[in-house]
Amino acid sequence: MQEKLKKFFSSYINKESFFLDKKLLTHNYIPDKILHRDEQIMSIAKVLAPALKLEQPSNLFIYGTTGTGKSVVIKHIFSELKSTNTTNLKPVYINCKLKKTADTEYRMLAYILRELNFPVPETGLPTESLYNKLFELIDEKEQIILLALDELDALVKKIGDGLIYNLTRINTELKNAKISIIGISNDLSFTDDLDPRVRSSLSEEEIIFPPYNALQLKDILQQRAKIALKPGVCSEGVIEKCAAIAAQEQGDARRALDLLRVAAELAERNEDKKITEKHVDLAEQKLELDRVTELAKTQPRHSQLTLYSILKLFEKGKDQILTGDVYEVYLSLCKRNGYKTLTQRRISDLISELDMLGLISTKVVSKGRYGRTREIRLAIAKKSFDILKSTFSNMFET
DNA sequence: CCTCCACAGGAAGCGCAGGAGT
DNA sequence: ACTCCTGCGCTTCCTGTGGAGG
Repeated sequence: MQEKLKKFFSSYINKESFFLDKKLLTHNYIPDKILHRDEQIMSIAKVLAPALKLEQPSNLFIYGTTGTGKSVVIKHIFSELKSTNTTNLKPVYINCKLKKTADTEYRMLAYILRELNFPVPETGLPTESLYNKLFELIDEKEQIILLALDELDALVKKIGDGLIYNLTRINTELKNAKISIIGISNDLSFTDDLDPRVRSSLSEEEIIFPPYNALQLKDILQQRAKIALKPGVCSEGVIEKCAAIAAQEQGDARRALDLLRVAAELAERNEDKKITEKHVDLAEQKLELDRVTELAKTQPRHSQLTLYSILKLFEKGKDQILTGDVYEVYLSLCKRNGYKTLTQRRISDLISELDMLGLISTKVVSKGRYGRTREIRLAIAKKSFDILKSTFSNMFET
């Protein structure tokens, strides 16, 4: 047995990897050349260019679905700006969706302050004082702050538009410095919820990122594959297939890269000679599975119990699962496992959270005489369902 | 046409943890 | 040590509502 293990490890080390540099196939990597986004890059550059002369650029609103290159383009432009002028121009990029980082007003301000080299505690201070601090800090000298708020829709959905409103108001009071806000969103409809004043000031300029089509995705993949994979390891049609799948799903480049990377990993692990279309299929399954299990595992306990309740009901073959049913199962599940039960109101919120995570899909329906409730359906593949269910049944008494 | 179910989902507020100022 | 502030998870109480059955 140990001999076998030794052999395995040594062959593993000596085995030729498919990758030259795996990092280049992740979405954290920002390529030097961004394909098929010239138009958008130039438009943004035109809007932001006045900053180089210390004139305040217009606020900018960028819209496009996931994986259309919004973040990459902004990061790219920011790093270019940083290399041209560092003293009076301060680009700050914030992803509002990062939990525990920038998902509340306080944390957002704290994050901005930290970016400006002014550390603040995670909690404890009145939010008001953070505004004052920010104001002082920025107005110290003549400068332009470029504030890119990625996934802005998530933030607004959670805490409203007060923060943006305050930021734009600060602007009018600043003497030396100016703030320009670049809002990035993958949901256009969210501007409906904004205060009209906020909306109009935020979208002084608007730029739309259209989804990539299959051909463009293919270009992007080829560009990356060239530097990330060894030549000749991809079979005919692999890149095309990744591109086609991703193109079907809203032209998401991130997805395309994930597919290719995981397909390569699977092929390598399986000691196959080449990456084939079959590996892409497997990669698609694996990505879904990983996403779902990771999501489910990191949920707080009562969310897990709620999800498990839904899984159990689903397994029983119920065609329509309602909030009340879920709550009943949840109660008995809690009882058997010795957990304190939460109220139905709370469970209702947990259900909509699970919905937002994309694990289930819910629809509010009216059943006339029999009330108004949510109809819950699972939004995961069969295989993920099985694995989730067995994970949970190991965690909890059933 | 009216009723009334079974919830949705808003509002307020509570208790806790955790940091700052004093 | 004490007070004041925050976010967060949660409860309590509440008003709102689409449509089947009367």
